[in-house]
Amino acid sequence: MQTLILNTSETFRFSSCLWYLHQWCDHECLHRIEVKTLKKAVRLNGNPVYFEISEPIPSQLTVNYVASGSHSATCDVLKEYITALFDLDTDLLPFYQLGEQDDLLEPVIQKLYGLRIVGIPDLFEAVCWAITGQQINLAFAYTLKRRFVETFGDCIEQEGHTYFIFPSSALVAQLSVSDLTALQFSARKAAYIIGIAKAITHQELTKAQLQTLPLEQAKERLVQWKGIGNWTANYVLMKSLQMQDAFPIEDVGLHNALKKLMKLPQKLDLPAIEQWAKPWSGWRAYLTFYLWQTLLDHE
DNA sequence: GTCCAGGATGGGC
DNA sequence: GCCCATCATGGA
Repeated sequence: MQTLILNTSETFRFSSCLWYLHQWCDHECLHRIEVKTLKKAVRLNGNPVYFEISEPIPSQLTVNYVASGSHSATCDVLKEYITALFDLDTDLLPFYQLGEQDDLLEPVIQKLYGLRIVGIPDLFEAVCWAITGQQINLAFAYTLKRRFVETFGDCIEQEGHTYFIFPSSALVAQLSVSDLTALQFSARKAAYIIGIAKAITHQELTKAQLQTLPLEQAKERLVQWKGIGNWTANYVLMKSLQMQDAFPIEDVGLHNALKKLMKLPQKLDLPAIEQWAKPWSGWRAYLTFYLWQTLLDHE
């Protein structure tokens, strides 16, 4: 077991991120939380890596990991992965300053202080998850994801627990639609996912390329692929590329959160939401992410 | 039984 | 360009 330390900024709270991860922990098949420690396995540069993240000393994220390969590069790639996972490079101060000027959001932000957009650093995983979740309720989406991961993913054993690794695009590119409809994906989603798997495997769609583009161009690039509409593109840019202004405005969860927060009899329409979110320009991904959390507490 | 879920697409007009 | 049926299942 090797160790990696990541120093975190004043506007980061590991406890808030753990709280977020805990919300869907029962449904999640790609990590486990145990005594304030996040445990997970991923594939980095083709090598399976198991890691545990905790915070024994305030503002020092401690990552213990086991890598199967003997690559010294693992440390750097893992550091990159964790940085994206908790969006560590972003300073939330400007976002919080905007929050102080909004009576509706101010208490929400106070409650969630230090929460980062918990990301899905792997582009293929992020797109698959977004497509899987289209139109269906989240509980069912998690069921589909679990079947997909347990059927086509690799796994590693650690201390008596099995940790699954999200299936590689190369493997999924070889599947047929019926392989996925057998797991109760719709035929359409199955075709979308296999199409994206081929695009990523053939490097026609890469994270590195998207990272060089500004938000609007990255979005245009993404929606060229079947199955990726405006919502999915924004969701992916938000969760996988840490683009702080990505705004999945069509999201029904966002609509419900606003309706609830504003105590409205019915949902706002898209132009109204667009207008309302204008002051948050630059931070609309965080705005969305924080609003989603207001749907989870049953108060 | 009905309606809605963290949407996208292709057809008809 | 807008409107609408379709998808595939589960939970309220």
